[in-house]
Amino acid sequence: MRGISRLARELKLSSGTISRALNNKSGVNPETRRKVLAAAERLGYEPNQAARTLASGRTGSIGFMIDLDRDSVSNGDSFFMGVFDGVQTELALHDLDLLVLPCPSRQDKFAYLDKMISRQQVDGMILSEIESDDARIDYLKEAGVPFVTLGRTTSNQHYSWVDLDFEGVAQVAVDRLVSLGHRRIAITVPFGKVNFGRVFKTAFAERLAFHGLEFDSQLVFQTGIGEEDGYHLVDPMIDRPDPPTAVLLIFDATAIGIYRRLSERDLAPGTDFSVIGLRDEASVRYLRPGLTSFDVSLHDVGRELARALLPQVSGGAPAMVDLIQVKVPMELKARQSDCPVASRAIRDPLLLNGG
Amino acid sequence: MRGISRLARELKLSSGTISRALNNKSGVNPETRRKVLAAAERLGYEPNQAARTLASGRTGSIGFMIDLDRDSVSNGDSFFMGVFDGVQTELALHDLDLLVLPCPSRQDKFAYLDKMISRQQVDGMILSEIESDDARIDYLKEAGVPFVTLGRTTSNQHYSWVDLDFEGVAQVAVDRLVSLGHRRIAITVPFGKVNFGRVFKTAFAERLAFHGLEFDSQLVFQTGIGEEDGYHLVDPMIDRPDPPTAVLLIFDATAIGIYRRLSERDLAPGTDFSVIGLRDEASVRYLRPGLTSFDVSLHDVGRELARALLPQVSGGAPAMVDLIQVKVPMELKARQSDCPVASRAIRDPLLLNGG
DNA sequence: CTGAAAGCGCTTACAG
DNA sequence: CTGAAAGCGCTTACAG
Repeated sequence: MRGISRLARELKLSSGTISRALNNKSGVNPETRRKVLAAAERLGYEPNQAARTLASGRTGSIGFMIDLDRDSVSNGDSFFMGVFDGVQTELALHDLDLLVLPCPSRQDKFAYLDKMISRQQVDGMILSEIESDDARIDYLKEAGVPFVTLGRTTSNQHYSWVDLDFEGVAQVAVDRLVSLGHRRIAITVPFGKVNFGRVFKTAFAERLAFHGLEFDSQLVFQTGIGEEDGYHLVDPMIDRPDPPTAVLLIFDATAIGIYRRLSERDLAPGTDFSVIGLRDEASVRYLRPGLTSFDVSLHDVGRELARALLPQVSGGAPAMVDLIQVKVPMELKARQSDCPVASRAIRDPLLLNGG
Repeated sequence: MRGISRLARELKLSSGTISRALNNKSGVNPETRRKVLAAAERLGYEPNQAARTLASGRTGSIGFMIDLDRDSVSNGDSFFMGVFDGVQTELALHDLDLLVLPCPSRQDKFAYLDKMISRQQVDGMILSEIESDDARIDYLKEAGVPFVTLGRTTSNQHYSWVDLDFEGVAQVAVDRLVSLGHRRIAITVPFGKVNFGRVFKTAFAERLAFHGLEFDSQLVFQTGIGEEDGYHLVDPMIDRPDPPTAVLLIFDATAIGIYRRLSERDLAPGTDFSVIGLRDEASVRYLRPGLTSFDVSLHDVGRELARALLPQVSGGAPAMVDLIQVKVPMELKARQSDCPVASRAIRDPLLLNGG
């Protein structure tokens, strides 16, 4: 005799009453509830999750799908760790657990998701590494499964998502560079199918237009996430007939390689060439000159994800719930890697000291 | 009518036969099995995991617990991603799924584990970030839950674990430095409760003894994982009355700060001071001079974890299964950050060029 | 080789 | 407020 029936025998109550007491249902004598909770505590009772799920149709878990494929991995562990923690903070308030579902690199993402959903392993899903046209979104909508995405597609607007505020970043960064006299600004975007590069590029182009500047697709450079990728960006940029005077990075770690190649070319970042990063990563926090970049609370990103999902999970049918689309703001961290546009002849010594 | 009973009606078979066919049990007419599988495919049948678990007592899932507490997070980079992928590769062969269980930073690790186990969410557990005396291990042994750890405790020997081959690293690194003339070698170990620093230190001390060198506890330095931690290591090391001439790192990213502080002190890594890393991280791969370090296949680490766990899960009682304790070998990647011990007066120009 | 039936441990209308 | 009972969708001895 185990589980609820053990408690029932012990307390001379029916298992129904035990269940109602344990689950905080209304219509239970307070004294009875107290006794049940005390006995559960004393006997170390924990409900069997499988039985609960089978009976109620709810798993009590939210899935967070990540992609282990290195080619599409654009964020290291620490990015997701911060987000997970934020998600948990919010889910815990609703007695929901987070299960991270890592899609193996060799497996098709769609098939993996399909399996998890069909088996009914979770009550809702958080998707990451969203592609420009991501079939998973239509699938989940079709299946009526509550979900929210970390990132947005280009096409589909009718779903809830949370994303970094690329528009805000583009605005602040472009405004800043333009006010420093820059007119030709390069931008880097990721390889692969993930969509945020396109989002960033679009926002960037729009802000250029705001300033009456032309968007030059020649100044868009694809890059990987590593230092060496940054290293190889420099020559194609500065050897152009009409080179840019500044660059916006999509991956901060590329700054290390950019700095190195610039110095090999006898150019100094923050003096001869301006560099602005997108997301303050620990790995470049001690670069000199300090990289002007943007800071975001990963914990907040996680919380927003959970908040966008919860109404779908606990409320009515997903279709009845308002769409929630959130851009998590990013805060400029001005350092010394950007400067007034200047020919190499005119260096302002003040800027070298991080003015 | 859904699930198996739908198939049963469709095929005019009992649900028992459907179940046996689907699960590849013996004693099913091959023709019947073929029909069942075809119908399942056609109707898009996927078994309800909760019902399966409740009936069979098996979840078909393995949990991998990670700690989101930033203080004990000791692997930046994409350490876990690589490991997860390796685990999945092996689990997939046995029709097992991997669920990553992230313990929120504010929650007690033990309580979190207890909850997951009590609810019977997984058939087996992989634990990471093992502490010197980790209560979770005794708990899982007691509970009879199959498990394996990524890392080892100091105390308890009677469980299966997989770890990096710190002994091998210490041996190769010490041998190398000693042959280059070094006699005073520093070592860095992590802050916090995780145990691998102690493992590394012990192996290091033993290899020194092998060479008849004394282990000087003054040359053991605690460090965090970041560049700035490395930066702050340098002064306390080189300002000693009897300073070391080389250091073994526990976190490669600290090398960036070490390089920077050395150069501020007018010392060159790989010339005036030798540095050897532990695990080749992407973030320092383009440091100059190149960091001599060790390479490990994270995929192999994951596979070994799964292999150590599987006999417990599918075989008999955990107690009946042989212990598996694996050190995953690490391969030296010799670069230019270590060199013959030399006073600053005697620099060999060849070494500067990475000889 | 197949079917009928019990049972896994819960939840939840339905009576009382 | 509590109990008796059905049922969630499977698996698995047990008969035949």
